[in-house]
Amino acid sequence: MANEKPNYYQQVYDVTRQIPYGKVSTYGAIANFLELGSARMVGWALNKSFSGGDAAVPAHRVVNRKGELSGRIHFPSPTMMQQLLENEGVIIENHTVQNFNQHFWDPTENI
DNA sequence: TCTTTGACGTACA
DNA sequence: GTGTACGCCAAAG
Repeated sequence: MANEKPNYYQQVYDVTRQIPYGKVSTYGAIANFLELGSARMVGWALNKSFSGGDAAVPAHRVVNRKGELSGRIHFPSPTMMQQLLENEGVIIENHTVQNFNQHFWDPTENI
């Protein structure tokens, strides 16, 4: 049988994939947009995306409410997330996104 | 089957 | 302004 995956996982992947280059989003914003009710679900879904690898999900563009790269520890290399963001023009300092408000991308604005 | 943890966020003291 | 506690829902042990 085909893998019956929860829809919300796919939705999280889709929303995360829609994040434009040089932009970042937050777990709370995505959770609120998908009405998951919990930002943790977004993190769980993204965590699975690494193993699942169903789609190239730019999880490095998703940060917490504080703009901190809380998920960097789940990456192959903790510095990889920062390197990717800096490569996109996002300033990272102390594992935190500078000018976060400027780089913040809201899914509701895209939809 | 039950318990604990988990890429967060908000509320209250 | 800072620190602690709780809530959300799901998955792995």
